[in-house]
Amino acid sequence: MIDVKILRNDPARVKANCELRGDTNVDIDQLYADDQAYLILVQEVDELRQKRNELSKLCKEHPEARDQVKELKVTLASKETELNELKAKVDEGLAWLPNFLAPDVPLGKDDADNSEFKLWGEVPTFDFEPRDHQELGEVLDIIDTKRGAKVAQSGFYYWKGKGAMLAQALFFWTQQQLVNKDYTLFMTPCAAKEKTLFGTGYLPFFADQTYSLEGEDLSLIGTAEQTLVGYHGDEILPADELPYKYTAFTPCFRTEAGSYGKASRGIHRVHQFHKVEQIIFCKPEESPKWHQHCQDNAEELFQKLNLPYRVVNVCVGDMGAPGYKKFDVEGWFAGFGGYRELTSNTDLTDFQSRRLGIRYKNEEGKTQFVHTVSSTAVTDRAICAILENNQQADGSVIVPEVLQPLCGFDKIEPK
RNA sequence: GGAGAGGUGCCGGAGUGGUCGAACGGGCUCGCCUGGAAAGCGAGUGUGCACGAAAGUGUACCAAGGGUUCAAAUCCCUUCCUCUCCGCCA
Repeated sequence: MIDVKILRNDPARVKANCELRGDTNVDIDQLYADDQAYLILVQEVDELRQKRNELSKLCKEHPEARDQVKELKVTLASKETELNELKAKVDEGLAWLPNFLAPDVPLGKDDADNSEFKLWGEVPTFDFEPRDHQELGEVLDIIDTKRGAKVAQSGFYYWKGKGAMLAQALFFWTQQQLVNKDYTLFMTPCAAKEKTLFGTGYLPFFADQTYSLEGEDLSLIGTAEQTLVGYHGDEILPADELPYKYTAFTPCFRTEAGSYGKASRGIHRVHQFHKVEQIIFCKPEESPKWHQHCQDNAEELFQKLNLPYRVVNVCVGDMGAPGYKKFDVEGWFAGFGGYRELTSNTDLTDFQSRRLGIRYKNEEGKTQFVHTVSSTAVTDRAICAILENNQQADGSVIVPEVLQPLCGFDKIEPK
């Protein structure tokens, strides 16, 4: 959510931002007008209330004033109703406004327009036709999508045997790495209520992506970002403790409505995946720094795993409404023969904190919204990249060195 | 799932119809005191919104929503949540 005062003082700026985003369904002129009407009505209502309160105090000594108050209350009631309706309308509009954009966000409409600005590692070469992770998963008997579909639904899958071991090792290792960098590790609920999803910006923008539980005010989380950021909702954080650096490993549930046929081979796009997330709560002026910090962490992980990658500055059209600035790390997938998204790292500025009421007291003692940064550390996709890049002619896969001690093996062989 | 208790400010905890945004205590901030600190003393200390250059004024908020009343933290109804005990259980 953006500050309504920006809309009041500079509606043109809000309008320009929405046009740039191109994905808003809010009529800014109407919203501005509604808000102006709201301001007038607030004053009117406040004055009526004042009058009512004053008269009411007289009633003890002058019972005849009671009739006047009763009369006043009728007018007041209808104005209050009008006020509430207007407020709800304005709030609805505000809820749909996207965040502002960093000045260096590239223009463009989809991921093809993201701008690459960093390349790391050497793309592996093979003297055989490399297989993709789907095929390797079958050959090695470590990914079972068939039974995932039988037991749950198409889009769910099992990690099995050494694959499951490798996955657990990767996730645990990643958490260790972050804890060593002073992150606080969490295990969070895997469900959250609407308020939390709204507050983190997943509602209303990604409503069709969430699994909600029937008959409950609960949805399965799409990411630990929801539960980790929501953790501090309605709190005033002690300034001298910032930044808070949090991490958690959770499953992530997404309906992926409307994405069928979109690069769907293998387990690249699924209903349930697993992720280690980094979340930062910081002072507003420091969010660029912590955004970069999260970026460095993610890249360091891939370097240690020896996964070639590139980093792109995500363009306007490929960035969600809550984002201010976003970098994606795209890893090399030898079987796929190209770079595919591994992680996303977003500076959300005060978009979430304003919705959730997460503040701190600044140097002048003024309460102010913190900034949040939300950044993937690793997901299952990293395992897929490992499989594709580390494969041998016989189909076996070499486990990255850093994970070998945790796995207890250095190679996964065909069964 | 069964039985009971309760939800008030940063925390503890009063308050059962007007003088309550809220006693009292703790904490915290500032000042005095001190060589320094502790103790002690004094003052201050909620949030949103509107108006205002500011000081400030008004308004709303005592879990949420509704009702009674001229007037509600206080009475009534509904919902939610938390805690304790019992049962079941990873």
